[in-house]
Amino acid sequence: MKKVKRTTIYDIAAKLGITASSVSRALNNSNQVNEKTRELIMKTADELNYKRNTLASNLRKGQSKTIGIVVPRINQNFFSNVIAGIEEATYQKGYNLIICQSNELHDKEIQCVNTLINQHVDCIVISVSADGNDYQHLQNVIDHGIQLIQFDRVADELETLKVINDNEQASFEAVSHLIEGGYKRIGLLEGPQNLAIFKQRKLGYLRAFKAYNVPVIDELIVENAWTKELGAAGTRKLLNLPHPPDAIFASTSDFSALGVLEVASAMGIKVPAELGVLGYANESFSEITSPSITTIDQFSFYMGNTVANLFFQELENTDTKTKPKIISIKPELIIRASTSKNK
Amino acid sequence: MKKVKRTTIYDIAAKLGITASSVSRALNNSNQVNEKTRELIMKTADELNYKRNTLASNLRKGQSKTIGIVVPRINQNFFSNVIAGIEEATYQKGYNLIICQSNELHDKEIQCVNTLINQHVDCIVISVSADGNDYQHLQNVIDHGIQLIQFDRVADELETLKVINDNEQASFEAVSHLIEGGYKRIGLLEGPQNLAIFKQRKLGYLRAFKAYNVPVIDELIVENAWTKELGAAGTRKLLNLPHPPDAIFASTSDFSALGVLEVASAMGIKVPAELGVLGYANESFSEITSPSITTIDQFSFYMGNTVANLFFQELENTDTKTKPKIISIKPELIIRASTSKNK
DNA sequence: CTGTTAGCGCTTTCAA
DNA sequence: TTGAAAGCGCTAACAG
Repeated sequence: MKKVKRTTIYDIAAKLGITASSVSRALNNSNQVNEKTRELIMKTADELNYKRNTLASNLRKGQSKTIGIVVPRINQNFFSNVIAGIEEATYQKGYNLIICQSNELHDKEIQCVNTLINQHVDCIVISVSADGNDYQHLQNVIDHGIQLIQFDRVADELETLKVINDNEQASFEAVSHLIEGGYKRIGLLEGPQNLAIFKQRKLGYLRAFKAYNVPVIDELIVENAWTKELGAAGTRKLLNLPHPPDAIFASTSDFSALGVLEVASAMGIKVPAELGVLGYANESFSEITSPSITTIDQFSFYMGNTVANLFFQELENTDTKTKPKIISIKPELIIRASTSKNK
Repeated sequence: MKKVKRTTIYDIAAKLGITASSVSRALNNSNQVNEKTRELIMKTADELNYKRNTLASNLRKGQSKTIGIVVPRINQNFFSNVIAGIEEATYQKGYNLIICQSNELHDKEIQCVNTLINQHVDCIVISVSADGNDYQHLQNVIDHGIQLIQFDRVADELETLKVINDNEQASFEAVSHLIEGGYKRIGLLEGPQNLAIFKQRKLGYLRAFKAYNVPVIDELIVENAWTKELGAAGTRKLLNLPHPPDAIFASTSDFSALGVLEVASAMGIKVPAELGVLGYANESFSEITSPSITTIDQFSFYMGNTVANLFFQELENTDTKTKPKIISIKPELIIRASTSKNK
């Protein structure tokens, strides 16, 4: 690939015998420029196949019209939907997205954040990785005057804009649904408790028991069961108990619920008659398993939209006194076959 | 968010009573700098929380260490996997990704490409949208001296680097599998024929018939059935024929195969006994439907990796004479329950 | 309405 | 090994 000399505003200016400032003004739709010269400039720019050098422009203006996104995994339904939601709302305002993935590794997350700071992004949107709980790098973002927005998996201790799901309430409603459906011994597959979202889901689980005056059975709670494989292992453990559960809430994801389904099927246990199964995230597959999985929709695309709008709102908001906003999106329980004991 | 004055190399230089050039040299690991001054500079940089301004650096160097990606949809399994594959390979070399989605709209695709040119990206990786077949904007990329790599959905007429799947062969093997499995009347759900990938899949379908000396039945070919809904509609039409097919190859995607499954189930037609079903893309759900769907894996993550490596290879390759490389990845037929007539 | 001028932060040649 | 100086392409304050 050989180096190509690109057309600059100087080339256009030279060709028309005017100065670069006029060209710049015309190109930026300033009204400080004669209508005829503008037309001429536009025409010439087009002829010379001029493309603005955003790098130079941004350097000069001290902003980048770029938003950096850091997620654990790009190719995970929830995250790619959030990103798509952000993209939709920001693109039309002329913003670009730089996307990084942390692979759930704290060190890579730090690297990503630093790269984004270097890039002078206007805003960093992040869902923190499961690994590690030191947030110096995020404090750093703030110190550099970059807007920081956390979503879904947030570091509570950091005072920033946040867009979260009401995990606790969703979880409460899910477990209530199980109890009302006649399930008595409800097991929980929980996620890493250093992530607030999983802690909240557990709290919702516990609150439901209290609300219905049902005692919590500790041995039915399985730690760290947040993949399909770990979910399956946890289920195997639960179902081999002297008093096995009659329902399992896979609070981490539908993948882990899938693990439950597979183990149950292998052990000849009927879902939902003998075992209720409830997942989380409304993955596309959850409606086509057999039986279909009752789950919780997180409105991921909408979440991305919300993040973007929050950013634009704060951009206009000059009042720095106000406390950083926290927007909570209420997830929705989607009832399907896997929890319909009495049908 | 108030403006924060960031530390620059001048701040570091001033504090140490040296010039910015030395600081720059130290920060760039030049060996033209005294070991002691380097250490001092590094230490001070750290103290002042210095972060390089990549914008300025790139402007000066005339490159951006950034790769632009344009895909129809970010939140589609295949594409997000390819992106993840690209990310993995480029991140460790210090490249950033700017990701745009065209939403299958030709106009938005043009906009995306122009934005990326403006950003002075070093390379544009694109899978073209289904809509439109004018490729002036891609020619433009080349004219601006930016490396262009097409993948999966490529514009054949453009001589660029390409990473594609051997769709024709995969399709051929898939249909051969159906024929050998005892299916006689095999229907085809085809995609928009202006996209080469769908044309190739149809060719493979036709070639299989020829290879086995089976006549092609035109009425079993349904145009433009590339979503779940369109796939379902096409299936309804096929199954209501006087001589309905005994197998359907949903060559566009597993989503459309899902549509087939649902219609068959609604009509009480047994899969695979009465109807064989074959999808495309090996979406995560395809192994958990009932019956599980026989499909074709495209190695999307690996495809992303390949794209990235191709870019780096060309970066080193100064020889511009050679024809642009086309790398073809052979997809793999994954045989599952939906085509096992005799079991 | 247009031109002049300075400078965003960095790299790189040339000279010392 | 270090410094001086120029300039990447663009914008914006100021002057005319």
